Amino acid sequence: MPRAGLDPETVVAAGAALADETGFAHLTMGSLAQRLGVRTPSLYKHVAGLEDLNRRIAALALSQAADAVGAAVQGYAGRDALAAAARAFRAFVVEHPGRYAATIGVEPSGPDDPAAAAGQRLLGAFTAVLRGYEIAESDVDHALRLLRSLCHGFATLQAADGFRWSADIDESFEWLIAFADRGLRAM
Amino acid sequence: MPRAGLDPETVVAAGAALADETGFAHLTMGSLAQRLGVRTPSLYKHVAGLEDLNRRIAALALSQAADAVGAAVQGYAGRDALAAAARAFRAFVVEHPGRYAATIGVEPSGPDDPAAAAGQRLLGAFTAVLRGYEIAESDVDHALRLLRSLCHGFATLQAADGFRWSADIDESFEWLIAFADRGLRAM
DNA sequence: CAGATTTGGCTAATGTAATTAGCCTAAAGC
DNA sequence: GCTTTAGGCTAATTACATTAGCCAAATCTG
Repeated sequence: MPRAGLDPETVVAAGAALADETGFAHLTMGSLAQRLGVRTPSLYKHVAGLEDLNRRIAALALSQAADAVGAAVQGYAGRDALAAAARAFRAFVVEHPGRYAATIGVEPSGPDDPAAAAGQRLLGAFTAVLRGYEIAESDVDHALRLLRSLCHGFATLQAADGFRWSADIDESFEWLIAFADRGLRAM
Repeated sequence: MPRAGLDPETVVAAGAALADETGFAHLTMGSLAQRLGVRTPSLYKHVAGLEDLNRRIAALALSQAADAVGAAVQGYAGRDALAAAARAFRAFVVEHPGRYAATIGVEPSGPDDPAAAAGQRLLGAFTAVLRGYEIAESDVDHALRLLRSLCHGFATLQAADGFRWSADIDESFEWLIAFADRGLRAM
């Protein structure tokens, strides 16, 4: 039997891709093994189990989201940075709904959890956006939570098809960006 | 063997309670049957299966959330109404994390889906809040989506323990309410 | 290069949970 | 009381996750 040449990175990447295609809820060890041309138990040589796989996919997603937001923000400040960050984040979630879903509900296992570190990086990208606004030191945490809630809420509701009524979604999102910008400016 | 006297409402209510206590992910047909003092297959006389149970729990949660928000808003307008609605919504999610989690990811099966109707009622409660602000007709949908994203995002992030860093969460939430009020007022 | 070791596949077996089939009796209606 | 229906039950099937233990391919070492 020839080796398939798998390693944890390959397995996690394939799992993330499969989750994006078929939905996070439908990601099983069996379906992932099949996609990789391997029998189910073989996956356990690379990940500790389904929960470990989920955690790793979440870490990958957060890391990629942080990269996307960080890159989008480069060279911008103030409203432009905010808009770029928000759009990049939403685009990421819309393009990778499965892996983003994996990030909901993961609680970091320990202080050295890669998912937690990736989450911090994502947070850092948003913190950079806030530097373009005149926000009191004591308000930065609140503003960060606000931005995160806003982006997360909109993205997940859209991903879950939670917006079913009239008006155009893209327009709503631009409206949301304008709203946040106005609010942050008027501190 | 004496009858247990179950009906769909009892089963769904017990399921919602169990989800709140042990987490939505741990809700199984088996654990629910045990709590009701009945064997697993008996539940199928009242609900069509796990997916149907989830959908019904989601409908219950949305309906209760709509009641809570609607009641909280009574007699208030403007900022007071906004604060009351937001606090009531968050309180509901914090007190009933399991059943609220059931609402994430349910897609309405048809036009007569009770979950969709309950969702509309919840939306209506927030729409009432917006009437206290001077918002152009064309912006109401956008503002509604904003409020929903904000509340949903904050509540789910908190429920998932997504806020792990410094500053006080209640304070952040009040800050968020003030932010939204300011933004809506300045239309 | 031969032999030893580690690595990454595999089959087989176990445990848990959802679901279906089919039985059997308590409750409700006549 | 007799019939019907509704709501329990046991038993069986299926789908997954997971573990145990085998075996060959890579890799390392002398």
